[in-house]
Amino acid sequence: MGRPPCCDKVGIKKGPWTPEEDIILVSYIQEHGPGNWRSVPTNTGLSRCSKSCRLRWTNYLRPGIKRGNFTPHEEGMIIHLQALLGNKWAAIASYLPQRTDNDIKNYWNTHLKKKLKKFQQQQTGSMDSSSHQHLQASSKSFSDRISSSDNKSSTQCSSITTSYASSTENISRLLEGWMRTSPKPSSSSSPFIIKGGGGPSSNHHEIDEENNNNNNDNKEVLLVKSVSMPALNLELHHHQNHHQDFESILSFENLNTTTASCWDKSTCDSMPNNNNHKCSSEPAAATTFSHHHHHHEIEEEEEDYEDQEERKNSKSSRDKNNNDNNNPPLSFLEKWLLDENVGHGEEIMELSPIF
DNA sequence: AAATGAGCCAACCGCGCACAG
DNA sequence: GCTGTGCGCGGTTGGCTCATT
Repeated sequence: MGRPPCCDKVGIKKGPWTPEEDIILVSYIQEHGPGNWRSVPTNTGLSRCSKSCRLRWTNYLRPGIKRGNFTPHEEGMIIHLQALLGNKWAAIASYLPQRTDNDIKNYWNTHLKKKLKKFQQQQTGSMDSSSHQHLQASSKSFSDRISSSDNKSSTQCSSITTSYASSTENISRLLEGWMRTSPKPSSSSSPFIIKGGGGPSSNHHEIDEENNNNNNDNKEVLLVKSVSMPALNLELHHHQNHHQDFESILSFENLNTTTASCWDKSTCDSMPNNNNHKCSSEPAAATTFSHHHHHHEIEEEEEDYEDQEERKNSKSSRDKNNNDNNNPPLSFLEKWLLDENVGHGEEIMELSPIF
């Protein structure tokens, strides 16, 4: 009652996001924190529906998102968790803090489902493939193989240290790509002034690809000046500065108290080990969780999904469990995580080598 | 070089739940 | 208690890229 409709569907822009839109959104969230998505399009002037803004933020722009190849550990976890939880991508994503549910879902649908199927076909001839237990067994076996192959490859790949692909980098890459590929700055209506840059490109693949291969110093100066967003007034001089500047944009220190509290709520809710008790306003906290806590949550999730009724009460039980310091008994998944992925939690949070 | 198909992924759609009024 | 809205989630799709013919 009294609330305006979510989006009027009139004049709502669809399709890929442009770097301008990304920057507007990021700068807005930097100022106000995520959440209250309803007001985001209005306050930013973005011709996007609130849902689209939220999705863009959670799936692409929010800090802590790792993009690119999935590590064998991640694969193994996804396979296990999928077998355990089913297509509960959000739940699965909660164990892979740097991955979004959308990413995991896509990866499952495009890679793992096929791999698993193939593996199952190889493994079983007569067994009933529809059996859930068999599926679990196959998944376990399959991820075992992945894990062991990772053990081999991890040493091999250990030198290939993957950088922490935060959204900061995503955006700076975006901008960089934009600068390099775009023909001209857009019209004066654009809140940005781009020197030596080009037009917007929404092709993130291309940008990422380009920038991954691009170590040349970009001498061009990107002056991003926000008209509607006074907080965003950046002068990006070159590659490295992009990162620094965006780090600064996105840094939690830059969030005011209100923002930080919003962040805590919204980000922590959407963040993996989302645990209000553990959530801190520091980014490091978002990417650090204790083994104990991790185990706790896994156990908890298992319980939740074994008992269908628990779903509705999962939130309250989560809170309850989070306050409970008793160690739960090791579950199947938990054991796997402990036994086969020693330091798994840390590894997830750290920068896993891309295989 | 052009055509075609497959793979991939960002984004959209629709549903359900929680909550405010 | 009812209704409408915000938000989160899972399924699906549009469109781009790349490989193959």
